[in-house]
Amino acid sequence: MWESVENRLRIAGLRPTRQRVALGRLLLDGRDRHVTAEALHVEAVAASIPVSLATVYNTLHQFTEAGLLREVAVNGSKSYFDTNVSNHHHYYIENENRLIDIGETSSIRVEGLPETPHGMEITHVDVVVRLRPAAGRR
Amino acid sequence: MWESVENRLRIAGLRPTRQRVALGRLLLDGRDRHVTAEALHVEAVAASIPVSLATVYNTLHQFTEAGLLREVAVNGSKSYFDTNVSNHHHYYIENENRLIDIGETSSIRVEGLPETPHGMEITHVDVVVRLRPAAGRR
DNA sequence: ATTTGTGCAAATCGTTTGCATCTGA
DNA sequence: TCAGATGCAAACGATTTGCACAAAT
Repeated sequence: MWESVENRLRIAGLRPTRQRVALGRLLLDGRDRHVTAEALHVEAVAASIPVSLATVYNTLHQFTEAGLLREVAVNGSKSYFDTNVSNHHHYYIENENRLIDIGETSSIRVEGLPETPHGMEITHVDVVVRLRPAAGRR
Repeated sequence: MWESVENRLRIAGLRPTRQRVALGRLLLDGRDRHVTAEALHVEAVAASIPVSLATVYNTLHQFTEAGLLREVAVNGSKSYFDTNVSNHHHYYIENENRLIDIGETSSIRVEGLPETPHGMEITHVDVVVRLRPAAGRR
């Protein structure tokens, strides 16, 4: 049923090198995750995958271009990469800089989109629901 | 009908200094704009308002905290400040890094939001419709 | 053998900060 | 007067890049 990581990379036009395969095994196992380059690098090194931060960045972008990941922008500083490539939206926990999927199963949807402007097409509609601890606690 | 920029700053608890007033005049004239710190700095200098980039950053953040501006995160790198503080959403033109308001008049709305998690409250729901030139052109 | 990927360190980009100097109330 | 604001340059964090070396086809 499932292609090996090697084959998925090949199909995506990426040579299955050691580090790509290793990172792919961490990311493309079907779990829904949101990683930063930094965090993935730490994780890889901890898993005895010798890889440089620069290569992690390269790999994340290559995977994203290949449609294996999706990049999510929530705050001006760091970038998050989402292993869930299907249509879904996010909660963003402001005080802890954390991103959570709003499952596809949720009935969330955007209604009443106006006409798309002149010669443009929609690549994606991002919905981010920003959350903070309720009331008292701040 | 309209408060002067000076008074709006005073009301917001900000001392109406030269540069705040000058930047306020550029930003708070009722036009809907999306500026980056860099762009605003260039604009200010061009308008013979001697102000440093650091002060532009400070001012943008102070205005944002005071509710005079809203910060919009669309891509991992730079921050945009929106002079339209009311409830509305955005188009983001990917290939030219440009942000456009989807007017409040549009019937856009988000339906079927799931229960907000445990002890959290929504600060804001951001909708970004990402656009690129249609079909052929790329 | 040739092409493509990788690691490292240096470079870049946007943004923030420390601190001496100014300025508005 | 003097708390608060500003300017500058240096510091910073995240990301990118240049180039010599290594690995995949």
